[in-house]
Amino acid sequence: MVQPATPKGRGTRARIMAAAEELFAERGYANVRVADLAAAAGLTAGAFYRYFPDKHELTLELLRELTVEAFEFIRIPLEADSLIDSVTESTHKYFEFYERHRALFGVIVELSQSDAEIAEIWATSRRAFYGRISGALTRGSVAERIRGDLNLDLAAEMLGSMTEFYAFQRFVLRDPAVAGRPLGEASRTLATIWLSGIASASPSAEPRP
Amino acid sequence: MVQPATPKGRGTRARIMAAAEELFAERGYANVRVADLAAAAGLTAGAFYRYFPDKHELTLELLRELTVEAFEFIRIPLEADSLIDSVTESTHKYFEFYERHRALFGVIVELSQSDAEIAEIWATSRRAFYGRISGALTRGSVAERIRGDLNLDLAAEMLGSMTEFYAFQRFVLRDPAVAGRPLGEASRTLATIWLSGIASASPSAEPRP
Amino acid sequence: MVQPATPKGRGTRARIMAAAEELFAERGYANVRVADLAAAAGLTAGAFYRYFPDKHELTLELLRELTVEAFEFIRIPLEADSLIDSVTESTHKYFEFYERHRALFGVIVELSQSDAEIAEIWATSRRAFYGRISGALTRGSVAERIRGDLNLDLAAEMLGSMTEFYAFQRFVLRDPAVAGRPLGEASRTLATIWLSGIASASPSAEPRP
Amino acid sequence: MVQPATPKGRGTRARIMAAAEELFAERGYANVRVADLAAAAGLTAGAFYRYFPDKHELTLELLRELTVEAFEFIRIPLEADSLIDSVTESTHKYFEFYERHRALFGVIVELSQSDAEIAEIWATSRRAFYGRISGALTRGSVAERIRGDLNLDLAAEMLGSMTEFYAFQRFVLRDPAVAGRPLGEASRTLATIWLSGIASASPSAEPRP
DNA sequence: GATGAATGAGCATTCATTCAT
DNA sequence: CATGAATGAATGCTCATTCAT
Repeated sequence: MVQPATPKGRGTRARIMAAAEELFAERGYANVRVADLAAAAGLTAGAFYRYFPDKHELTLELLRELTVEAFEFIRIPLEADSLIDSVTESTHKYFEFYERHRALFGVIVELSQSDAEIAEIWATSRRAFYGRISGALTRGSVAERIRGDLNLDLAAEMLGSMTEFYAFQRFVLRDPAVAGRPLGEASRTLATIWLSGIASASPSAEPRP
Repeated sequence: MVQPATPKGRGTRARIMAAAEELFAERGYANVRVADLAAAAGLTAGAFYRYFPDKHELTLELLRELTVEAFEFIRIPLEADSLIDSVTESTHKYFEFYERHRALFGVIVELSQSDAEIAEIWATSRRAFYGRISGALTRGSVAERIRGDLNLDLAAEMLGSMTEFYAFQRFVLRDPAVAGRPLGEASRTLATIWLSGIASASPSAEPRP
Repeated sequence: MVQPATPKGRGTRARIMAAAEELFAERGYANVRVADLAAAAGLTAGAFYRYFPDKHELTLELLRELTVEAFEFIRIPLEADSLIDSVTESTHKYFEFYERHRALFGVIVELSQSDAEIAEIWATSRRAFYGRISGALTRGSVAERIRGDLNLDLAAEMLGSMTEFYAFQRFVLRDPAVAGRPLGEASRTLATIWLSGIASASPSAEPRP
Repeated sequence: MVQPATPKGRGTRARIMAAAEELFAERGYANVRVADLAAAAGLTAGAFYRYFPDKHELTLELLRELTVEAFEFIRIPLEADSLIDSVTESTHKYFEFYERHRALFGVIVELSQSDAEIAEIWATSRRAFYGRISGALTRGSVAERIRGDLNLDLAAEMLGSMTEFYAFQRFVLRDPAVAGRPLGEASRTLATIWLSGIASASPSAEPRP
């Protein structure tokens, strides 16, 4: 079940993964059969097992790829001198990333309650995101502009929650009431609220007009 | 499939519903069989069908009850003169409500991607929550203390998102990194960040110390 | 499971039997549940078993009554001196009898292939009918008017078959192509064809050896 | 659920159909489970569904084949110049056909009361048979030899009824009292009675000795 | 006599997975 | 590498039947 030897085999494997992402997005994980995945990749069900030991392992494989990309994301620092722009842009990029992989985020949400392994992957990734944010808040010049009565870890969790759920609603649930707005406005509003919310009262913490 | 005629029957029906909430919380919707539900209520599988046509209908019944309670919740107004306390308390109560029914919120999240009916129930309820918040923001004395550069509907969606996902993480996923904190702190921090985040820059909008 | 003691009980039992005949006619035996029978008699399923040990026994009970009536029928002799009228009338009466109990004839047909007991009841009754006919043919003045090249038992079976299947088509299957005709025409045509068919070519020629 | 791709698959499908015909003949439709059919074809129950969506559809498939054969049958004309031989032979062939497919005729009879689709198939086929007969009676030289007081459609229905029920009794119910006779005698007697029965009184209408 | 509750066996159907070709 | 066939375990659901009240 290692990487296929021939280029053709590698192509087939990639097609299965692409088909999975597509079908999961359309119908959710539980409503996709191995036979559907295989058919969407131009195969019969039996052939699927030449590439993945089972549906669950294929899913983990997809999530592993997703995680790699997510962690690259996390490595991008938040710029202290123009925090509002930096957070806005970072949020915006995250939204785009989320949208691109909405199928997988959907799968994560669908399965985390019953699949400990997936729950763990998600938890790890969330913690990394939160850590990145709270890290930025405690470093250098930023720290002094933040109100003293807040638990920064908690504040980071709140930002993360707001971001993640807004994205879920918009890209996975595709709630039209939410999805109708320009995405840029959402990113900026989110960043604005949160940054203003954690800033100390002095005018210097105000976001730029 | 109507209401049971005898007290015994009503008790059995209630036991099935209670068992469902318990088992859904433990294992998630997909991993609970009709036979499990029946057994947890002290019955054989066949008897289940005297009370509900199938697992899905039982779930809708539970969600209907949940919705009723949620809408009572929404009717409680946010007090304009002590917004921070009012939002804190309201958030806190919502967290308690969410925890009490964490199984059902988990089911909603698990199924919304594949079950249009449940997705609709959730969307309706979310919209009502958001409307309640944005309604409070546009009324009377509150309105003038809010920064002018925000879309209030969007701001309301952000508060709702933050609240809902924080609760989901804490009560459904039971992420220990999040669940360890005093709940009161979470409620207050959430309310504080958001209210400060939407307030206009004048000192009068600042939360009380 | 004997006859109920009270008049009320006897009434209930009769109602169940009437309901069975009605429901069997509507939907066929296999599509009628014990609960349906009970409900149609104004009872719950449990109460059914106070009157009959099971659905099969109820059916046999109905068929026993039918058989009694059928045998009374068979006892009526065919009049030799006006055979055509006699056969016509007898056929007509049989058609009326069949229509009145079309539900039970339907049940007999539906179950005879898989229920040996019912098959036996039917076979016995058919034999009696055929015997009555062939008996009439071999008696006295009739015999000499019948062609000599026929097996009379076989001729009797043919008459019986024609009668029974025509009735089945018309009253059980309710084939509109068949049911549209005046019943009297059918009775007379059937009798005419058959009697002419078995008659010797001229009154004097070819008496039976 | 299309035609199987390999010879092995086609063989399996054919084996299921053969097994069905055999088991239906033995026990009747209602007493045959999908698992029985599969087992009789050397399969597990699950494999059945690769070939047919359910037992009912398999049955319709069998009946479709039967209908095709029946309609070939109907196309054979009845020869006017030796009507008695022609009808005898035709009847005889029909009996052989009926015997060969006695299982399916049994299923038709068992299900027609509760299955409208099957009832319709049967009705159509009966009408075709009757039409063939009455058609022969109204054509050319035959017409003038038939008594004027008969409704020919009705006469055709009578012949059909006699034929069908005699066959049913003999080949499906396997009534020993009926089945003991030489089949040739039955065919000839049936044809003789009916043809003599519908003939006008002139000697020319008499069947040949 | 009747009810409503509960049982338990029976059966259909789905689907991940294996395997010979 | 891929197919088509087959397995077998799960699981949902129905319904005749029993029983306490």
